[in-house]
Amino acid sequence: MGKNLDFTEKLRDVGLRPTRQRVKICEVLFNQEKTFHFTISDLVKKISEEKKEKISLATVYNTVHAFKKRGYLQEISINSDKSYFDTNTSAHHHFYDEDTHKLIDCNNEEIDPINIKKNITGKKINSIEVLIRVASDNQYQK
Amino acid sequence: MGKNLDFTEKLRDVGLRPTRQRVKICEVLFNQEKTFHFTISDLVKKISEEKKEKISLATVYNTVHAFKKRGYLQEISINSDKSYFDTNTSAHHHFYDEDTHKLIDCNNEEIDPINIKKNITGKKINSIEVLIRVASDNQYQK
DNA sequence: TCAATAGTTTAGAATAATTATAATGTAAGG
DNA sequence: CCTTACATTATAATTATTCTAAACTATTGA
Repeated sequence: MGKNLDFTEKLRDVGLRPTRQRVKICEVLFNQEKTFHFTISDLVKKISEEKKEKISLATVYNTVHAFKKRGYLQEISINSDKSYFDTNTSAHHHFYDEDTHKLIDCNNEEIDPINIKKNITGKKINSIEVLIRVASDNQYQK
Repeated sequence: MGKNLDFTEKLRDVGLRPTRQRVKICEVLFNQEKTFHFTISDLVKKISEEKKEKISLATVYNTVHAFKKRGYLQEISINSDKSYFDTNTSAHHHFYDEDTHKLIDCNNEEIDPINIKKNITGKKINSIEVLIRVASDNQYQK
């Protein structure tokens, strides 16, 4: 999904009815200057702030999963209590700040290519995710 | 924690009272031919099968977290509904089979070294985890 | 334009993993 | 042994997520 687009048409193009809720979620997710990371609760808060509207939790979950399924969102693995999503769907990796619980992109030019020599017979690789956990290096803090 | 050891002494050495439950959990986790991956419910089942005993869920959680904190278990990030743990605490990575929901080790010699050029000021790297998601490459299956 | 219908939204219930609680039990040290 | 600090336990609480079934709405074709 590109920036500043007619989400009504875009949604129809990918087989989703352009409901009021989905259009608003698109605006919040894809009409931004930069890509960003969010949890479902972040998104609910953003919708309420930017759109002064409450969309039911179930719809937010449904819509986020529909967008993920179609490749417009990426889910990021952080064994945590909640799921993180990324509006940047290009191949890249992440730093996870264990102090602030925030994600930071690690673009491909910032990491050497990942080359896996092993392969699992009968299986194809769906994705390769690198997660770099960081924390304050101040020994007196924590 | 090594194999075939006196877990009573080992536990005491790391500041944990060698209770009956902890010793049994050690035996199930560390008295094995090979390292392995497990979820909490896998472990509960294993204890009941191998030890014919029921240890309360809370104790299993507490003990697993105590061992993780002390570096005898590693937690693996798979954005999933449950947490996976690994008795192999050396630096290595994982394949995750999305069909069977099982983990497969990817040892360091099976992957080129991960070299991160970017660094986050004021933060030190705690860990680098690579997760390779695989699934059947049979287009007719799924 | 409008009615039929297939897909959506919703509140609230259900589920499931994990953590908290508070009472009971037990290892360690004198 | 007795005390006490630490552990275990059953159960309740919490939290993220999914399910359900009723109400709603976009689409389509008459």
